[in-house]
Amino acid sequence: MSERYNPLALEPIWQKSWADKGVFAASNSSDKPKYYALEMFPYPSGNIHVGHARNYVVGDVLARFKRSQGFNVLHPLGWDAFGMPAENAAIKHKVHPKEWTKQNIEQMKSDLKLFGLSIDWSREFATCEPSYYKHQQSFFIDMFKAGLVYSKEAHVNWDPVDQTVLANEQVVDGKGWRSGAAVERRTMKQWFFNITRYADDLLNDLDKLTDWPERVRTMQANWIGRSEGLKFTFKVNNWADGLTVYTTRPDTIMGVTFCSVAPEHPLAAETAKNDPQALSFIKECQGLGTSEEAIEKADKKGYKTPFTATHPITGIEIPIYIGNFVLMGYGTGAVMAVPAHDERDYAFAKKYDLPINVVIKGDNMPDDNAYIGAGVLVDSGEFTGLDSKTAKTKVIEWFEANKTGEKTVNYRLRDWGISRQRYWGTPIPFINCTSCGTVPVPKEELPVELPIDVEIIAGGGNPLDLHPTWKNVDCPVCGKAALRETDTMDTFVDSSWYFARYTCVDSEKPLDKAAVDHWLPVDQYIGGIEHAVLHLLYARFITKALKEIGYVSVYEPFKALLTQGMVLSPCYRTTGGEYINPLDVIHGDDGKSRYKVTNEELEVLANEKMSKSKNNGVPPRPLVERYGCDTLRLYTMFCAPIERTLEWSEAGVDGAWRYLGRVWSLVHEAGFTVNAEDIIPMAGLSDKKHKELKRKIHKTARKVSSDIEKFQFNTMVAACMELANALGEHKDSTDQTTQTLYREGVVMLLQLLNPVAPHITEQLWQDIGQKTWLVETLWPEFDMAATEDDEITMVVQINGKLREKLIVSAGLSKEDAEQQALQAIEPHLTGMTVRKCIVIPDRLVNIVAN
RNA sequence: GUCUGCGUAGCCCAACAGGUAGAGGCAAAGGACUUAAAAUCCUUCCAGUGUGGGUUCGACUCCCACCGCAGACACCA
Repeated sequence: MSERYNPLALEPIWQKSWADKGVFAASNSSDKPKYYALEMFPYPSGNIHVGHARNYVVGDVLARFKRSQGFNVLHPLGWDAFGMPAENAAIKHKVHPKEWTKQNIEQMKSDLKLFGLSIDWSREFATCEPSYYKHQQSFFIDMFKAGLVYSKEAHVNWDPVDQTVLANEQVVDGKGWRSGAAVERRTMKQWFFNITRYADDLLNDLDKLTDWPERVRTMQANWIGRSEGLKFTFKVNNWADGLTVYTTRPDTIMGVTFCSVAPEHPLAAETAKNDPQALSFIKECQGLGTSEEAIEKADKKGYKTPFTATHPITGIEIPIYIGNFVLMGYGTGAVMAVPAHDERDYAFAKKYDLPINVVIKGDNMPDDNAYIGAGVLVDSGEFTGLDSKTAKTKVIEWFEANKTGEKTVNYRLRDWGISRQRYWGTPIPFINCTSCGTVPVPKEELPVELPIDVEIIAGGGNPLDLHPTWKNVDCPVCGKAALRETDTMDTFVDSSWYFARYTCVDSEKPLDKAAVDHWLPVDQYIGGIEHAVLHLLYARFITKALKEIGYVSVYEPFKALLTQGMVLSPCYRTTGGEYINPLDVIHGDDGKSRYKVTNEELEVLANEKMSKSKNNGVPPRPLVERYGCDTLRLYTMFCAPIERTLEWSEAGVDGAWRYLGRVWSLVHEAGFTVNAEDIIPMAGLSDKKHKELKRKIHKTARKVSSDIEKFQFNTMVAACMELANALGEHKDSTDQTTQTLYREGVVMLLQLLNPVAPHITEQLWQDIGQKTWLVETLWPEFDMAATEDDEITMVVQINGKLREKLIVSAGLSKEDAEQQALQAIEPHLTGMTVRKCIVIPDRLVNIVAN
């Protein structure tokens, strides 16, 4: 190898060598302990930027580290390849989604391969392949048979841009999570996963996920939104069904002065039948997007219905309103209103001049608002005098005794609607027959394959439905003409079990039990916080469902979760408003930034998440072609703690490059070969300098090992930098012992740095004459004896202020330390009385005196 | 509005379990090498930890209040 560090020459060679030897292939039958490292499923969007890369580099560092620790590591990668963008591209560029997806996968794969990732590519698949979705259809039918899948007419969130239904989780601020269009409310037939059946499991099992970030668990718990309360039914005049409400505050029952129902509630519809004004009020509520509501959130509006409800305890007649703030999707879509103890009801009562009856007395009662805290009941008949907590129980008991209500557990979580009226997704394997109803496709006929000859027209509706022949089929039960289901599955279904399929990509069945049981759960899952609810909740649910129908044995898919921070980059804009990519910007000495092409001065905007719209995504390829991927990997790991955002800086990349250059010269300027037995134990060293160097080596090994385990990659790299700096001082030493230690240090450094910078360390490993490959070499043990100091700097403080530093031998007794400190510090103590001495062994002595 | 995380040198970041505020990097300045530049190497500079209290012998670290930034949730009855 040449004298100069030339990553461009050596990186491809090693990548090919590793691939040819198959060193990253995971074995399903190995005596070694297993370790499953996985980064979140990538959507193949084509070109990647360094922000995407952070995710895969972290995973790769862990995978390589664990491999070197002797684990049988599974580290696969594949493609979440169904979804809307392919159809949008079909409309825009007249290219078939299949073709577009294939090209994107190729592009992205080649970009990712630049990073030298230790991926087992033999397990690669894309979800758009029939050989994948066939199995999904298969267990979908199993889930149907187990009652975990059903279809029904339902209120749905309709995205008018993507022309499809969205799940509740996929509506953000009243807008589609991908299109950003305000969703509309529609009623249509929908396929659902019965996720609420597992609501309690999904909630309770969060406690067992101790290696997940606390905030992700909190977000999921909030999303599931379990609450306990009372459900009961008001008698309503001229309405036989009565009005069923749910409340978490049964203790406020005697303060109810009216009721509110959602605009979609049947009682509202009944009101609107003969009342055009009511109808227009309901229309107004539905037209209002949630986001607009957020702006006018203070504006509670209502419409008084002709119905009245009878208070179940007092018998008093109270009015029923249609309220724009009542949600049909939560509870029963109707609420008992207690203005004195609920802020919304209070605002509403003020506006419509309704009575406000205080029934709870607490501390700090507000003058002009509801008191929502707990307290003691007043004016509450037989419940007067009870505290809120007792009253809740007593009131529920009252209703249960009178058979008019019951204690109820309610969830915010709704069943997961998975029907999508789109082409590029997994076909739902069912057939609608006029005489037999909805019947599953026989398993031997799977997969129900997508037709290739479809027309995809902007806003043109469901391409599968519009296909001339695809949906025509004979009913598998009665043989008469029937129609295929033309909805496809939400692509979140595809990504809810892919991690299990990686364990057995060739299996004829959806999953091979032995393989899945061997590998699951994923030991370390790595991805962005943006999936805290959506993907992670769905995947947890599908895992529980797969367990129920016998495909897996685990109840949770991901043992540990690491959420890495976003990568930010400055945005540059021309006066014309065009965004310029950071790679095309030249930074002048005058501190100004100019566009490389036109030399135009650019406006520099704040750091933002790398995105297409801001054109601030830094593509890795030009950087890899300049620095090599090890430099990029090193920088990415070093620049910031992994959970925090990383501000991309090309100057920082330069620093990483320089460091690797120094590591290179540690080997090539010293010019040596290694003798493995050439290690002097600590006990064999007497010279202070030698001991220090030995100590540095083993302290670094200790720190790097523990830092990786704790995901502190930035400090781990810093420790390697320190070691390299320390070794650098001895590069030209002629002292025999120093040279031996130097060699030990270099060997250690290469091993420690290997997970982060695998190519350069592998090459240098060869260059120093090792017979093995570093990628197949076990992680180094550190010598505990060599990490212990024999001398330490003891600090002497007076009243907490630093006065003196003493070099003393380690392990001094408290008495000796105190004595030495007092002696050394005597001049400072003239005229003072020593009150107390605090001794922290091997650290400091603090003398309290006055 | 609620919850979470973060505020340390010009910048990115360290600091074990409360015990010397500085490990590492970037930038800057000076120097070496060079015909020169780049690259490389050496040296140097810089803060008292967002603000105000409290606990303690001792607080970046723990507690309380506030300010700022980021993210999540936001009429869930």
